[in-house]
Amino acid sequence: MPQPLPELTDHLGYRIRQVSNHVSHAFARKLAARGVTVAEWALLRMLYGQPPLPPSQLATRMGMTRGAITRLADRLIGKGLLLRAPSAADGRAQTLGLTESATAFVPELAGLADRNEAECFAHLSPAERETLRDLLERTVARLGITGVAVE
Amino acid sequence: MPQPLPELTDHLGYRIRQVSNHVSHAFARKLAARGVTVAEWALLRMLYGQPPLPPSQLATRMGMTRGAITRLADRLIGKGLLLRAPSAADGRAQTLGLTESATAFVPELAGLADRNEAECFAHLSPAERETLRDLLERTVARLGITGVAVE
DNA sequence: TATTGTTATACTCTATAACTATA
DNA sequence: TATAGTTATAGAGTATAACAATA
Repeated sequence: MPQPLPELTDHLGYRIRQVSNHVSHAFARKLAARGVTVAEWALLRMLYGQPPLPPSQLATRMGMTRGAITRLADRLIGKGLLLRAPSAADGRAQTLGLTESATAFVPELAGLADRNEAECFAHLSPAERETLRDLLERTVARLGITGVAVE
Repeated sequence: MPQPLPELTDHLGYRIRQVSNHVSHAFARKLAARGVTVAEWALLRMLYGQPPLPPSQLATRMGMTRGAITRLADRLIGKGLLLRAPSAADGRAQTLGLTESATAFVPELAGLADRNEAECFAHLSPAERETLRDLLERTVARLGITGVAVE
């Protein structure tokens, strides 16, 4: 007969994934109603209030490959939310910047993020939310996590 | 000029996703060295020490569609880790069960899960890990989260 | 020669829906 | 007619690598 094993639910990694998936999917559904994916939101948010950035920098900051940024940018350009322009300084480089309509759109999407956050963590007290934040941020720092975590 | 917005990092949902993605990817890399994906691991673990189950039940327990279970099962059968057999009771139904080699393999994979857990959360004290577990499990319960969270 | 951006390919997951066989 | 399982299609993400243009 097989040896007994620890349950999946014994692992913090499993519990974190359960919560993360639920929160992300709830947010993805809200964004989808506005025709946007989570990755698209992350890129739009990153460019909000910023000068246009080259794909290579966006790839680094978001923890994605340049190829993935190109495809993401293509979709957002198709939606009229992003502009691609050649760099003046470097003939190889391009820059990606928000359109006017995207600049007006991002705060609306930010409101969806706030609402999702409130809905998902309303059952925790302010002190508990701060405890959770502290534990997570220390983990982010200790594991050297960078990037926007889009999946 | 654009209005200021809350930072992405202000949201617990964002921090949880950062940690979850890191932990899951670290685990996925360990599993990949054994030729297995996280979804495949979850299905193997679910069937370990259990009688064979029909795809419909696995879909419900894992929070996946039946179509996804079929494709997952096809891959695992191809790897010699799963057996598909017609149900004796219902002519429409199939059952999926582990092969002998899978039964020997799952504890090895469980060891990878334990090691990943230890590596990712070693910086937290036992009391802190229990606090984190408690906050996460209350969130799972409150949000009505079910399923294995494979993505 | 190295870097930037784009493109191509393959893979894993998602979701919806069509389809076959059986209850 | 409803259910079980399979299959097909399209979408969104991953990764690697090839490629053209420029530094």
